[in-house]
Amino acid sequence: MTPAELSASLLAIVQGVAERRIDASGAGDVPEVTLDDVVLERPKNRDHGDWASNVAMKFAKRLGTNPRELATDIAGELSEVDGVAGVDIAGPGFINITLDAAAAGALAKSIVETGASYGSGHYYDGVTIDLEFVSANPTGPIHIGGVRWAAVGDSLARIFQAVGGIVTREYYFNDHGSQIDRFARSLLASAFGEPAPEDGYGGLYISEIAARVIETYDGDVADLPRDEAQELFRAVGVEFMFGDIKKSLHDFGVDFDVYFHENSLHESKAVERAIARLSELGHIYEADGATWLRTTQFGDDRDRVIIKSDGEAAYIAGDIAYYLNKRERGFERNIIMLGADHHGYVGRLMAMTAAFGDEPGVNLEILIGQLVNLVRDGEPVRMSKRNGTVVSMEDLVDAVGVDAGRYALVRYSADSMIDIDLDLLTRRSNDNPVFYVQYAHARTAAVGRNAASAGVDRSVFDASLLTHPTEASLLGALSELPRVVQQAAELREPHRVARYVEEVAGTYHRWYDACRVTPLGDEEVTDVHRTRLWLNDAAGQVIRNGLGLLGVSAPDRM
RNA sequence: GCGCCUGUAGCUCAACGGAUAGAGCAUCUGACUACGGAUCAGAAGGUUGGGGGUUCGAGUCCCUCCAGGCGCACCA
Repeated sequence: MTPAELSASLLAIVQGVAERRIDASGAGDVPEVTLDDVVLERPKNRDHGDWASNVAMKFAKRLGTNPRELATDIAGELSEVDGVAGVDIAGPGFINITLDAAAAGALAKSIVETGASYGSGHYYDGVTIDLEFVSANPTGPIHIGGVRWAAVGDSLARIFQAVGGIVTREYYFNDHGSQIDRFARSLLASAFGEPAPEDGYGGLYISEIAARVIETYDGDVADLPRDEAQELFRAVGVEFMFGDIKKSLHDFGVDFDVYFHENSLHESKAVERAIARLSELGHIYEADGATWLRTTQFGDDRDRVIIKSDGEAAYIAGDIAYYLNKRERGFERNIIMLGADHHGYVGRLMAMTAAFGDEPGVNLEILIGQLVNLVRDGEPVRMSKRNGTVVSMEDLVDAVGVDAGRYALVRYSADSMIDIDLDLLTRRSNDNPVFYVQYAHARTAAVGRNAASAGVDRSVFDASLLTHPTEASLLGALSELPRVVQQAAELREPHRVARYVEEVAGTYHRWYDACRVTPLGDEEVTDVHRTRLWLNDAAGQVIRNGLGLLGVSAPDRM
């Protein structure tokens, strides 16, 4: 008896009860009851049974009765369903359902047999999704702020894939505007031993990259005219920066399918074409020597310049062309993850989407995440690329490793600011719950090894033997993975998976404490041991699958 | 001034509109001749920033006020 089967039974019963009540009273139409209305919840308090439904409270009014009376009708039929051990009505009209041990326990075998795909679903079956994240300018290493999007975005991509989405991870390189010029001039200055330009970048990485550029050049850079030298540093230096960024992302477990260069939009005339398209649609006008997009027509608080009066494209021109390019590549959903310091763009980008005749929020969706504060000794640390006081992705990984780093970043709602205290991290303290979860997984593996050497195998599975309270609660927790994954996908909230996996780990530890898989001393190996091994392996599978969605490893030993 | 996010236990944070608001850390008390103690059992800790409203039911939705963060360019 899976939760889905139980829901289906409940749905049929509620529909029947509703029809009979309407027939009897002869008044009104039978309300439509859907699967969404009979979603089962797992009660926080286990005394309330294995599953609970609030359906009676939802429909009592429409059926001209009160919740408890309606619940009584439903409960009567529900208790006849195979595998249901008991049905209670509680509080204002909750229907609490207890399954018999065999029906609840069957899940353990099912999880083991489903394996790595347990938890996946069909919410986005076949939907093409472009997920753009990080997209840090290639003028320096990815700093700690960008790392949050690397962790959250990659997890979200994995979650979308788990529910059937066809996901492209995309990184937008802003390699067109004046920041790149500043970067090139900074490299040049460093190479010639000059101080960093007033509006440029400093820091060790600049001189390192400058040195690498010089190495690649066949000759003496000092002999080049200054503009040619700057172009050399621009072209080659940016390539090195790209390479470094890709490598540190890869080392963090994040690999993009597409690295898109803003420059290509300008070189390929995509920008002109996008503007022409908007012009055909009647949303472009000229004023004060500039070209404008009438975004106010679509809810923006002011119109936006897309070609400046000096003839240069404004930044948003690239965004417009880029969006059109993604649509032409066939993505139904385009999601962009941005830091809170960019949330002011949401209005204009949504207006742009509408101007193309698309649906904001569907064809284009922008996820805003709050910023990461770097803290040292409780004091905020100000980072500046200019001064080179940047804490990078590598610094984080060096301090805590990929698993702990990713987990710490993905465990919190993106809506909340997080502080990262480097001193705390470098102390490698155990307050990161990732170790708790990983330890639980390692423990399932250890139990498996011990079982093998004790002669316990999975040759027998008798779910009715899983009668201990901790087994009911572990089974209940394990049953939730598919729901949690779908919810994480719907709400774009990977942190739900992290919290869930912590709950499973805790439930597993408590079960381990109470129930042995291998016999003690001279005891015989029984079917209880064999059946528990299934449950143990199911728990390991669930933790492994959950951590996998977060890009965190599930070690067999620690 | 306008907009977005946040405000929950001492600290860091959870909570599909559901039942007695939960975890971890920190504090206190217990459990190893028991599959790994990176564990488990228990105690203590709350006017969910304040005030209204919506409904069977509000930390969650609406209004308002307060506090903090971030943003309001022909910069990128």
